[in-house]
Amino acid sequence: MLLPTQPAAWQGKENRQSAPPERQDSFRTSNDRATLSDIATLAGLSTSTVSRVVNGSRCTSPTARARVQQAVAELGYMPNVLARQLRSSRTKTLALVLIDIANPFFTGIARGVEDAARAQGYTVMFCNTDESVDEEMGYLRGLIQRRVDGVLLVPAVNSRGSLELLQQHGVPVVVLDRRLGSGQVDQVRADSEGGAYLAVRHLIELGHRRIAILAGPESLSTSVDRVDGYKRALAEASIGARSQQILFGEYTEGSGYEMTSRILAAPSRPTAIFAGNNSIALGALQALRDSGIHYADDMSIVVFDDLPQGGSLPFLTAVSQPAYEIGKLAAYMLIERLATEEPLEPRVIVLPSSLIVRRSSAPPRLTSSAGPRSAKAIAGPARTHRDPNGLHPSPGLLANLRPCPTGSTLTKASPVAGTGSLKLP
Amino acid sequence: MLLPTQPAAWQGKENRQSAPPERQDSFRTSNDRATLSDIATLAGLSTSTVSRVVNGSRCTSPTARARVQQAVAELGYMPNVLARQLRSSRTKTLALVLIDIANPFFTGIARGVEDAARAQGYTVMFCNTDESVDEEMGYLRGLIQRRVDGVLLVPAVNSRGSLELLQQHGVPVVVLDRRLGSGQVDQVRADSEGGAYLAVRHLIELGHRRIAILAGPESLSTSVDRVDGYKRALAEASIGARSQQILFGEYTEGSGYEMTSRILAAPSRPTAIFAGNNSIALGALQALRDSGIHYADDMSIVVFDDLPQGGSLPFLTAVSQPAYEIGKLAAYMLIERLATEEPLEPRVIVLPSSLIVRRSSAPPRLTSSAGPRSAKAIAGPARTHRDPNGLHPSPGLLANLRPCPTGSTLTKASPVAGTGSLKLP
DNA sequence: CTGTTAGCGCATTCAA
DNA sequence: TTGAATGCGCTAACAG
Repeated sequence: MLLPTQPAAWQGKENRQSAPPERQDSFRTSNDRATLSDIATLAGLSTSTVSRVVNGSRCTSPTARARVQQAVAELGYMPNVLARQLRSSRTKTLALVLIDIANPFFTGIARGVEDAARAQGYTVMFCNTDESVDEEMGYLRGLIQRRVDGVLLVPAVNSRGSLELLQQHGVPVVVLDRRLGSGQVDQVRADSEGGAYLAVRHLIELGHRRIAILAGPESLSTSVDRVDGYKRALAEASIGARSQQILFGEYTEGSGYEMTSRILAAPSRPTAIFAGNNSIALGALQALRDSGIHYADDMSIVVFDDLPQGGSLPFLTAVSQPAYEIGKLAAYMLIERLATEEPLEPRVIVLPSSLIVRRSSAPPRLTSSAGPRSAKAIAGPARTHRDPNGLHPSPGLLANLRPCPTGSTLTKASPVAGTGSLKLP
Repeated sequence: MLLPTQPAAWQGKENRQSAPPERQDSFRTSNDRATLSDIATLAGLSTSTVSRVVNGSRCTSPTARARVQQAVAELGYMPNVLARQLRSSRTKTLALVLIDIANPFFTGIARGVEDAARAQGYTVMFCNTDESVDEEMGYLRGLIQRRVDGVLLVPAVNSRGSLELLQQHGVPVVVLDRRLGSGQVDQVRADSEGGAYLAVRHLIELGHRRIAILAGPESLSTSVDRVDGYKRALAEASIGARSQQILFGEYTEGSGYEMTSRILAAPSRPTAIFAGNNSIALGALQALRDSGIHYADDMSIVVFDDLPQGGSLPFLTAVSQPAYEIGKLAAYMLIERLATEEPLEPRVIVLPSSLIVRRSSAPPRLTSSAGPRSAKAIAGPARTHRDPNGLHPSPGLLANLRPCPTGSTLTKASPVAGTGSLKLP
C-alpha cells in the first residue's frame, strides 16, 4: 500500500549466485552497504558513469552498462534513496493525509491515489488524522520535513492552518472530499448536494413525507451540501420547511446511534432516515435494532456513502461516490502540477454521485400522505440505479446477508464541473 | 497512521505572526526553504551551534538558544530530514510489511506497532503485499533503498528470499504472525495450535462429533498449527481420524465460500465448521446463507480471528488473538535490537489466544452422538470466555445484529514462550 | 560517451 | 560553550 517497487532500470533480479558467496571484497566490510563509488572502483569506471547506467540515462556504452550491472549484482548494490533525494531535491513521494483509512470510502480514495501515483513512479505515504487537527498539523510538519513533493489532503473537521502551512513551505496541495479555504487550491470531490437530492427524492417518490437527515458536523462542507440537497428535494416536492428534520452530529457510529435515538424518542417520528455517511448509518442501524424497529418495514433508511458489500450489509440503499476516481484524479492533478512550473489556475473537480437502490428503502407502512408517486416519476429523470439484489422478496435473515455484486453501474447525479484538461493514462 | 509528529525539541508552535509578514529576507528567495545556515547567519552563529540547539544537544548557552529559536520561528525553518538521515545514517523509520491491512487482525497489529514505534520516536511505513511475494520483494527492496532501520514482516504465502535479502543488507527483521525460515530470526505470534484446540474442544463439548476445519494454505504455519490443534482436540475426545474433515484453501472470502460449498455437497455433512480465519468465515457464512442453512441452529460455526464487533457480525464464536500486543511487542523487540550492538539471540514469542463464546456455536440439532458433555467439563479447565451477548435468546433478525461490547476479557490459551527480558513502557 | 568537480543540508569530529 | 572543517551518497554541470 505504501512503497511501490522502484522502477529503476538496473533492477533485474539480482543474480547474486553468480558471485562466489564467500567473497569478501577488501573495500567492503560485512555490513557496510555498497555505494556508488564501490561499484565504480569495482567496475573500473567513474561514479558518474555508474550513476548514469543505474539511472538508465542514455549516453552509456554497452560495455560500461555490462560492467556496472555485473558489479551491481556482485555487490548487491542498493542505491541510497536518501542521498539521491537530497541531491535532486525531489523525493518522488506524495502524501495522502486523511481522516480514517479504515472507512471504505477513504480506502477507495487511497487505492485510487496509490494506483495513479505508482503509475507515475511516485511513492505515497498515508497518514491518519482521526479527525484531529493536531494530528493533521503534526503529520503535515513531518511531511514537510521529509520534503514530500506534494500533499493530498482530506482536511479534518476544523482544519485551519493546514493549507497555509503547506503553501508557506511551497508544498503543492490538492484538497479531497471536503471544501476548504478560499478556493485558491486544487480540489476534487463528489457531488454531495446532488447525491443527497437524489436520495431524498427517492424517499419522497416512495411516499415518504417525514424524512430526517442525520448530518455530520455543521462546520463541514459535506454536511452542509448534503443538507442542501435534502432541502432542495423537499422543496421541489412542496414539502413544507416545518416538516424538515435536520440533525447535525459527527461522522461516527456513536453519533449516528445517538441522533437516531433522539429521533425515535421525539413526538413526530419520521418514516425515513437519510444518514449523512456510512458510519452514521451503522450507528443508526444499531439504534433501530435496539428499539426493535425493522428497517424498510418500519423505517426506511438511505445512506450517503456506499459500504463494502462483502459480508455484512448488502441491503442498504446508498448514495455511491466515485471514491477511487476521486483519489486517482487528485493524484494526477497533483503530479501534473509538480511537472509544470507554477502557471496553473486552481481547479475544482466535482464528480457525480449516484444512487443505488436496495432493500432498506420502501414505501412507508402507515402514512397519512399519498402513496408512491406515479411510475412515470420514478422512471423519469431520476439518475438512480436499482440493484438487482435489492429486489429479492421476503428478506429473511439469510437473504438479508446475501452478497451483492459490486459492479453496480453508476449514473450521473450532476454535471462535472471544471474538469479542465487533465491528461489521464 | 504513518508519520508521527516529529518530537523535536525546537518544535514549539511557530509564532510566525511575530515576524512582519511582508519581510523578504535578502538571503531567501520566496520558495526556497530555509536551511541551517540561513538561520545561522540570521542568528549570527555557526551552523554547528544552530544544529545543536535544534537537536536539543546540551552545551548551548541560553542566549544562543534564544536567538536560534527566534530565527527558526522567523524563517519557518523545517529541518531537512533527508539530509539529517543521510548524515547520521539512521532514519528512525521502521516498516511494517503485511498481507492486508484491511483485515481487522492486521489492523490491530498495525496499531500496536505504530503506538510502540511512536513512543520511541520512530516513524513507521506500512506496506500491503496482498499475499504476493513479488509485491513483498518489491517493497522490501524499496525499503532497503530508503534505509529503514528495521522491518516488521508478515510474510506472504510462499515468501522465500525475503529474509535473506533483508539480512544480506543488514536490516534487522522481526517476523510476525507466521513462522518463517530456519528460526534464526526474532518472531512474535499468537498461539495458533492452542487457540484451535480450544475452539474445537468447545465444539466437542457442545456435542459435535463431525467437525470440519476450513484451513488456509497448507504451506502456511498458521494453517498447519491450527489443524494440529484441531487434531489434538479430536484425539483427546477419542474421535477417530476418519471423522476428521480437513480442507486447505486460502485465507480469503472466496475460498471460504468454496470450501463450505464443497462441505455441504459432500455425503456426510458435518454439524460444525471451524473457519481458519475471519475471511474464510465470511465466505462460509455466505455459503450457508445461499444454501438456506442457519448458523448455530443447523450448523455451528467458530472462527479463528475475532472480527470487529461494531456493526455487522456480533454473533460469531471466535478465537481471539492479541493482535495489538503482537504488534507492540514486535516493535519493541525490533527497536531494542536496533539500540544494542548485535549480541542478542534470536527470540520467539508466542502469545496466548483465547476463545470467546457467542451465539454461532450451539449443540447439534439432530445428532447420533451423545449430547453435550457434563457441566463440569464445560466449566473445567477450558480457558474460554463466554460473551454475555452470546446468550440472548431467540436470535431474530434484529437480535442478530445487536452490538457486542468490545471489552471481552481474554483468557490464556497457552503459556508464553521465550518472552525474555523485553523492556516495555 | 566519459571523468572531474561541486555541492544538496546536515551532524560531527577537532580545536579553540 | 562555540566555530571551522569534513563528508554521508549521490546527481549534475562542466569539460574532455
